[in-house]
Amino acid sequence: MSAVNLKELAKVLNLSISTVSKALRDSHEIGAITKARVLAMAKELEYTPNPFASGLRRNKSKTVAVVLPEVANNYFSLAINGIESIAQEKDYHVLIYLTHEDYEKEKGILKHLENKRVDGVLMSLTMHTKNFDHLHDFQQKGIPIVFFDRICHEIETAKITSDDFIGGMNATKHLIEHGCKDIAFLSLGEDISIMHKRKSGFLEELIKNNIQIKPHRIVTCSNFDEENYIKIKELLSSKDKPDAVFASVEKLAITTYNVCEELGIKIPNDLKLICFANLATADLLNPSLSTITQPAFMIGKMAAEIMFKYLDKNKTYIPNENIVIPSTLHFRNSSKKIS
Amino acid sequence: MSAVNLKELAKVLNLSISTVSKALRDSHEIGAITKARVLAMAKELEYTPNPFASGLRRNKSKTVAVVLPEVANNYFSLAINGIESIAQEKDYHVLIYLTHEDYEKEKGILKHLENKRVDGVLMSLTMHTKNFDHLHDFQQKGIPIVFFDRICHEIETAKITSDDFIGGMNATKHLIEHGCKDIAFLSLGEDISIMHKRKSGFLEELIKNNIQIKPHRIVTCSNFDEENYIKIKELLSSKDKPDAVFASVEKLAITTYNVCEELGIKIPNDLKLICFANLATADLLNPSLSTITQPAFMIGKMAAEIMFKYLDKNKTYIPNENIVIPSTLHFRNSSKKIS
DNA sequence: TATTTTTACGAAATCGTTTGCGTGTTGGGT
DNA sequence: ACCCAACACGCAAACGATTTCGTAAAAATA
Repeated sequence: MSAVNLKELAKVLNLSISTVSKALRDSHEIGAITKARVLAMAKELEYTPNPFASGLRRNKSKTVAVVLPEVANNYFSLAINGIESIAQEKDYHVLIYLTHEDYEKEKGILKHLENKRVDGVLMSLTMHTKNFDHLHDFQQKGIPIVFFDRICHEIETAKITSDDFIGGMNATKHLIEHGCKDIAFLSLGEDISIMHKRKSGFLEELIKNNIQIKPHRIVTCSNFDEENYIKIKELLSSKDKPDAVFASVEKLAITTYNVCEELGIKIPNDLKLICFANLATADLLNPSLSTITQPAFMIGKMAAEIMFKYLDKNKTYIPNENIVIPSTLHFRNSSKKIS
Repeated sequence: MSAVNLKELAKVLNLSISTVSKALRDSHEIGAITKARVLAMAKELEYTPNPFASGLRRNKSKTVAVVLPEVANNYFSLAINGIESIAQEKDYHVLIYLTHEDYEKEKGILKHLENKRVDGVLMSLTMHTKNFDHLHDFQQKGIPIVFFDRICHEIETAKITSDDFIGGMNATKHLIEHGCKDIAFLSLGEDISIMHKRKSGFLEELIKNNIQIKPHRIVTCSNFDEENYIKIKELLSSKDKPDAVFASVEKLAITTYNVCEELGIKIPNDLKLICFANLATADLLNPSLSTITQPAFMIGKMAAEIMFKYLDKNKTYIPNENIVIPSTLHFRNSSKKIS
């Protein structure tokens, strides 16, 4: 029923608590024979240290928090997967907190985590996070943060992203090569770092190809599908509609599909479509969706690896570092040249 | 830098530690004026109790673990979402552990959790879990478990599922009504409870319609996509191929799409397809996929609500209870009658 | 042999909170 | 004036593990 603790273990072994504790932590103060006895008995009685007691004493939790906007999203799911795989290997525990793109919730979650419940935080910001005081404050408490995907340049630490600028360029280049001359860019919010990069890549490539930049082709979407639907419908209903859409996140591509369905717009004949996405079903869509795919699992994994590298060294300060992992372009039918 | 603790708070207020502690916990032993003073100062100094200290003392963690096969799966993602929403509301923390359908890993994770790190466990079993000793042992330690989806009948506790039997019947009935006479069922493993239910529903409906049951139409798939691909290809390559496929989980439907693509089988003309799934893109697939959709978010939410209901009452024993939430049939093109 | 060093272990403080119990103070009842 | 509650608060012992320090005994050195 009740878990065996050091005291009982010590009594059974006829040793003191401190000796048993040291033996289990392989201290040099303890003789080899004693150590062996202790280890054997600990295994037999299935002793496991009480995490609260050692957490309290050592001020370590062997736990990290993952704070992100949502989980029902292929990118973040895969990232969690990557994080969890490393955590399990390193014997760390993973707490998960969802912000649902709510800035206030993000602040609240960090406040909750300030009391040393976790050794570190891996996070991806809300689309509305433009003030970073809560992040600064959090770092001041001595708990390291590592950012992935939705990073924050203003905070000094490690940041893992994919090559959003290059990805934005490549996607745009791809569309131009397939005959598009008037491309709309669907952005998500104004404030996310990766959005700036993707958009910059998009614009850069337009300039490189001497294509005029029309400001109204940049459509800023939100977290609400219905709103986005209306905006995209407006975009595509016009006489003067674009000949391609570059969606910056996968749900905007899905909404675009739905709008096209309603308006009777044929992809890729009437409109080409490309998107940053990690959809397992990109191949099977009608038509199949061209994507720039980020190595989400790897990004999560790297974020976790960096975090644990510093935690294992008892370093609470993680120096600034920008790690960029290449994304891959998957050319499918949604951006196919009309034959 | 360092978090303020009770001792400092007490010193500033010129009170004893115990008075401050009791005031914060709203004990009746403390006067109203003192309580107000303490609360105010606590807020000002941003005091938050050390979770390890109180965890150690009270033997509670305000934390639950979610143990499940994978996260990159729409059903489980949505379930996590539901669980997290309730947890955040109730001020609980959520640890996440992935088994990757590995039975040994499932055992190991539970062993790790036995030392009171969590107050309860919400779990969905591995597809290979047929021995339940580890679950029994875990319950013996006094930590409650609530199962969802991949439940375990052998353990007394609350279990939340959707109406898999009815869902299996409805899907089958739907296919039969659309002219199918030779339906193949793609199962996932042999041991999962929900698979039995879905398969039973399938068989029951066949019997009801006087359709002969052919054992080789039940194809048992695994966790490996390549293996499944081969099995399904074999199934559909035969001269004597079925006229419909009922996939029990969404990834098997995706594989079926891929096989059909390779073999040049047209859905729904040559083969009808229906599937238990929570795909956001079911509408957009080519052809759109008919699904039985489970209220995954709600299932996660209910599992969490039940767990917290008992935890809040300090009950470590959760009586047996089977909660079944209805699923919904979404009729789309993959099972359309050929006109 | 006397002295120092090393080895192997134990006693006790500590981490921050919670809580049972003791105690001084007040107010009401007779 | 006396007694007894009720009230408001402090003391100190937990919770279980870690760690500093102290000290026997054994080993090494002089």
